[in-house]
Amino acid sequence: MVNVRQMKIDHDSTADLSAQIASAIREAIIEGRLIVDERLPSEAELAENFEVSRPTVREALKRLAAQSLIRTQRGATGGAFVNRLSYEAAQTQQITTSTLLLSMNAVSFETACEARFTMERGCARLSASRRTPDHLASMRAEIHRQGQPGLTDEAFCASDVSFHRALVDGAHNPVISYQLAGAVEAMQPLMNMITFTARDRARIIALHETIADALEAQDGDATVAGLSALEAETQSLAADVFAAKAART
Amino acid sequence: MVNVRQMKIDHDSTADLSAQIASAIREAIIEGRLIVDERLPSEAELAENFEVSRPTVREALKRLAAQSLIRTQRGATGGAFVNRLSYEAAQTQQITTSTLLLSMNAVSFETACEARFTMERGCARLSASRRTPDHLASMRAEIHRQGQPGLTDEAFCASDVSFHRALVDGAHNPVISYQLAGAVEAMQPLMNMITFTARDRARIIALHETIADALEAQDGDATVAGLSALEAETQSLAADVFAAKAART
DNA sequence: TTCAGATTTAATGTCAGACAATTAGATTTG
DNA sequence: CAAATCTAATTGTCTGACATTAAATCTGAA
Repeated sequence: MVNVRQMKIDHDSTADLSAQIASAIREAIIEGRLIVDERLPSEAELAENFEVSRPTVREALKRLAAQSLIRTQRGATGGAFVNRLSYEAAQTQQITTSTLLLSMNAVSFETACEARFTMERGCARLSASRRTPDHLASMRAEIHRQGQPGLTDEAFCASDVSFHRALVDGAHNPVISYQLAGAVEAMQPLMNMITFTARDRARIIALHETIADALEAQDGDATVAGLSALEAETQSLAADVFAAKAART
Repeated sequence: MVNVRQMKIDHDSTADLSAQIASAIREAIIEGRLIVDERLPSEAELAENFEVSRPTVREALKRLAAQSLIRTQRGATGGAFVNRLSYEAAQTQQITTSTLLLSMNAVSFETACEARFTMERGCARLSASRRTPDHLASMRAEIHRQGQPGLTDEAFCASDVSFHRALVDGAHNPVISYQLAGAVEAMQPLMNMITFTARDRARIIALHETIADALEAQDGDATVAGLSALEAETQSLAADVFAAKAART
């Protein structure tokens, strides 16, 4: 077992020393040479081992902390510890990454929407067979909220996201929930660009009800069909909005 | 538009100053107040604006760099620039996160496998209708490789991953490819725990051929069926291996 | 003896100032 | 005019110091 104290870096490389150190420790964590909750040597020791100064070591550790790979504690028994990557932290990161990916790469609404519904349909059958009354209740509650007058477009979209997350969580597979969180949440900024008329909302709510009914009846095919209809509705709605915007300019 | 120069942090908070600064800039990027390729103020200016020292600013910038949110350049016209998050960088991060999530949280093979095949089935129909001869060729090539004698288990698994990625890429939706990369790649360490007998490999290769044939025929239903059969095969194989291991101890 | 409080100690967090390395652009020179 | 040189701006790194935190240890009185 290679100890972290035996890791070395290349001082002649043009790459940042802190980046090299971070990579070395990251690899050790990924490969399991450093296990969860294990304490890394102190910053001073790391500095000595890698033959760099403490600030350089600190920059490396901050890089790792930004990826939730380590956590630090102050005080006498403090230090840097290998972090157990929680589903929550992983989801947060995934959502951030997905959101940025979509916003920075001019991903079309069409492409993002297709991706989201494609993956959601994948877990629809699982969700249909496993959903609990709790999930159904969450979905019904969101549907109800969506029908309330005076709801802003943004709140409507947020509720839409909650609805879909409940559907995904119904599959009772945390890995699926984690993977789809990014796909579902990252759509929100794109959805927020759409103005929903009362009639648009009514149609969407009706489709949500169809989907909830299908899940309640544990009918996988109907759930998939409902999602497909919702995708078609969303796509045509977005197409209209973007066409109108293009015409105005 | 709020300039980065007007952002402030709370010096009395117990939280790390560098973490606060990183969050403030991160928010600005996510909300679009800082656009792609925009140059941040120099470290010295940031230090002055946030009323902290340069090392503290640097730690904050390294945190952002670790998330691929910024890149830095040295030299006269250098500095920190908002990074366009590429699909490639996003995928790399997603794979790292997914892999760690699975390995650190004792996610069962069953759960991870189910998640992967569930999402893969989701994009099977798209892939069936859109796959190009290139994708088919890649898949056939991997199938051929898998049949070669003397192949290590690890190489067999790696080829399996390539096969599935080709299938996913066939959907011609970069967002789907990005999302599924994590699910597919993160399975590899788990798959590597399995020893494949010649007979196991033959069965898997046969299923891969079934799937490739279905894609070639652009038959979505058959593709989904093939994936389901492969999932069942994989799950039973893993169950046997783990049962044998449990019995041995 | 036991427990509350003070002290010690070992860490991380932050700062100041300096120098090295790099790079674009301005200046000089052949 | 082009090549070489210089200059300035900026990040990368180092040194050494002090502040802050929190666990462990010591101390003294009930």
